Amino acid sequence: MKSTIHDIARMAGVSTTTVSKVINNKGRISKSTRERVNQIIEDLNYRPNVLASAMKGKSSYQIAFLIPDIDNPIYAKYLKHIEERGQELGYNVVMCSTDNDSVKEARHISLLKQRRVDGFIIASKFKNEELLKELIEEDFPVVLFAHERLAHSVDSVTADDYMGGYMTAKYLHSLGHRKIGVIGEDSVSSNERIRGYKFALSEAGIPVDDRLIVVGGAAMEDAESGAALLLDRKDRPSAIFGVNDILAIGAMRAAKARKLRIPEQLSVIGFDDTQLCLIVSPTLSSVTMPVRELGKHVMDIIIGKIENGESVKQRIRMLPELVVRETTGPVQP
Amino acid sequence: MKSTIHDIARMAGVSTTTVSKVINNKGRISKSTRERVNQIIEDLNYRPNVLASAMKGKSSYQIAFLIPDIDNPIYAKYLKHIEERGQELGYNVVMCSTDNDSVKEARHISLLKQRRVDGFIIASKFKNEELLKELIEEDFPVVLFAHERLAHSVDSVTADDYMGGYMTAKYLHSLGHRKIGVIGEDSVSSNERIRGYKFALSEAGIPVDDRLIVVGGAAMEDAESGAALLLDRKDRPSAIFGVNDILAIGAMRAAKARKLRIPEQLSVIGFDDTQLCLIVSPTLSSVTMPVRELGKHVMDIIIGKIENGESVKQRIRMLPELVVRETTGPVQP
DNA sequence: TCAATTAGGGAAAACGATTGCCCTATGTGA
DNA sequence: TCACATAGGGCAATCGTTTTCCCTAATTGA
Repeated sequence: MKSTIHDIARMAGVSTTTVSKVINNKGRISKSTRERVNQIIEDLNYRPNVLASAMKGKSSYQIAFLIPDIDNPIYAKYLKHIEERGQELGYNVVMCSTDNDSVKEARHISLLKQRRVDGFIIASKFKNEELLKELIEEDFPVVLFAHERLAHSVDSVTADDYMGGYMTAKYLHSLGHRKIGVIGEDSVSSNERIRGYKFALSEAGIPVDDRLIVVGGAAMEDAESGAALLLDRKDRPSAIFGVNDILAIGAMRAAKARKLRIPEQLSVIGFDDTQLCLIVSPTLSSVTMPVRELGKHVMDIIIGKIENGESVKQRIRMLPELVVRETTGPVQP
Repeated sequence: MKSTIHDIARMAGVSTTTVSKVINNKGRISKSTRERVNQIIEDLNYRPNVLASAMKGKSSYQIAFLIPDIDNPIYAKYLKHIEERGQELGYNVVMCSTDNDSVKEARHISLLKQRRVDGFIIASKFKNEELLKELIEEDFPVVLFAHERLAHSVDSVTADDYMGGYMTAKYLHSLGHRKIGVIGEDSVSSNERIRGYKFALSEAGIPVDDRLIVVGGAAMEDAESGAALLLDRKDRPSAIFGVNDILAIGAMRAAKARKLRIPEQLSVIGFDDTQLCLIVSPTLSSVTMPVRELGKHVMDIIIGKIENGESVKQRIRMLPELVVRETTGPVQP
């Protein structure tokens, strides 16, 4: 049977008040009492009941992490690092899939609030703007992860998607590519990456051709059919930028189905640098984000809000880096 | 501000007892009172505070899912389906990585118990036998997922690994392969799969050659070096069975590095049927498990134990199925 | 008509911790 | 020696539910 604060108090011959004070380092307790109590706590391996203390308004040491879909391994990677940092700081992470469904988002958030989670980390593709606004207004600890909402005053931790898109396009341009297709999806990150891509092109004096940009679903198959459109055109692009690895791999499949050699006839580059990059062949060039650091930051920020009520908002944007592998090469005449 | 049971009681002109009875369908309440209370509950969108009711011994509607390492996408897949079923039944899933570290396992379990999670789902590769025994002895709801412990009287839900290994080897044998290498890892599932493989061989009258079986780490690189050992031998195997997809893909890489054509010169088959199979090329043959059903079962069992105290132990083993793709073919003379 | 049921509902004690306030020694300075 | 400060610690209320009794009025049966 789990022991309670009463057991400790009884054994130490003090009141529960005293035990509580020892545990929380509050009030005035003599050294000898403190040591005696601590000794007993240790002997009995006592830990305060989190439910009870959460009820008294203390934190529940639980943070919810909302993700749209764990099928994309980048979310598993996020989860891994966020959970890791949580563990270090004594917090548990409750993962919830929202399936890109704004009704589910609402249901989850309501349930989780009722469960007194201390805060929310919301990953990209969150749909329910209204809900987000509510959370922010009632000053509930929320941090966006891997996306930003410029219209809201809310903390966020992301890789610089715009910069990533810019770097990617610039890199492909430096290899001589002039017609660069894009496979995107419907998300803020995707849009940012594409915006960066456009800027790089116009900076290089290349007019942006919207017909080269295909925005569709998030599945590999969507990308495959999207890329097919691009590749079947007479003036097909010499390179394709997938706004994430899965989409890029979809494009690779479309290319392979057409017997196009990668990278000789078509360069392909992804984004996120998931383990998938090393698994496809040729290995996929991509853009890597410092996921571990991002995870650490987001946890530190949200815990700062929870424990110290820090209210200064911040947007952390870490720079991504290009990882050149085998799918990208100079354009062939 | 969240409303409490007192608010409801006040507004309905009844006591909190009555409200509680309405909510939990207990005691005798007149129809009119019941309806009035329910109406107010609905109007205020009231939900009982889970912490408070969990403190009174009711369930916390939280189940912990312990996994060794989310880097293998099969765990993400498990998580996805378990969480999905949990959602349907009103339970949240707390995911915890144990990193294959038995100290972490112990720390997590202690923390989670203190948090009053209702039960544990423990995924394969759990190390701390002692801890497991304790949990079982104190009758804490535990179900093993994707592995069994024959020595303990504990529920489990798994795919039939033995059968999977058997089917795999038999299939390769039917393609004419006689020297079939294995890349395994240190886990119960792996051992079972290998046992099935051995049985298939001996059934076919082929002596088991232990030098063909390499057991190493769980990373792709481990498999790559393991496979290298097999492939650099004069009498190299004509097929390699990776006990999971990652290991199989490691073997593919080793083969590619040696310019061996797959499947002409070497057949490769994996296990788990993760999305990786479709991403490598040639696409990887594998063994698929009904993950969705497994996830549903494990949740239903553990919730049955939690809510109804069901104590009959069961071991559910669902049959896996072969998925033939491009990496396996008849042996070439 | 009267005792025994029953229907409907309430009071109050938990669950395990936290905390504002209070109390009693002892120490301190003048 | 006396008034007062301080150190050390306890009482009891509280968080939001659940649950065990208990009570009252109405109904029932004979």
